[in-house]
This record gives sequence, C-alpha cells and structure tokens, in this order.
Amino acid sequence: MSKIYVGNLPWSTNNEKLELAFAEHGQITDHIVMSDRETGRSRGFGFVTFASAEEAEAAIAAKNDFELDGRRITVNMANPRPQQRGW
DNA sequence: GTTGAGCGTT
Repeated sequence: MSKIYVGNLPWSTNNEKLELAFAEHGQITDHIVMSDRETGRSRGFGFVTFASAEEAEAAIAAKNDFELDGRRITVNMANPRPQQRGW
C-alpha cells in the first residue's frame, strides 16, 4: 500500500474526479479530496492510496505536473503523519 | 488557493 499526495488541484476536482483521474494507473484502495469542512470548499489537495508502490510511482510519473482543468497539479509520495490516530 | 477527516479509539 502506497499513498500519494495530490496538490494544486482545481476547485472543480472532487473525490470522484480524483479517482477517475488515477484509476487508470493502478488499483486504488483509498482516495480523498480534502475539503474545508466549514465551507465545503476544496482545499486544493487530496490523497490517493494505491495497492502497490509500482502503481503509485506510475501515477506520480504520469500525473505530476500534469495539467488538469488548466492547472498543473503536484503529485508525489505523501508525507508520513506523526501519529496514526491523529489525536 | 499545496501534506488529511473522522472515529471518540480502529
């Protein structure tokens, strides 16, 4: 399992579009676009988890600096979080 | 407009 960070997303990108954009590169086991919980507006970044590192790397190679809806998106391995539970 | 929400523990 390998998680990638997807940043610089257009506001128009939602969970569904994120999956559609990355499903072609491998088996996605999890995906989420982070949105501001109070405004409902996208924060402009999200995460996609692939079943294998090979697929994740393929997605990074294919989508990093890829123009989506007029924006060059950033794709790379996600930052490891300090703790698992987040609290 | 760039590295998580949500669960109240899994």
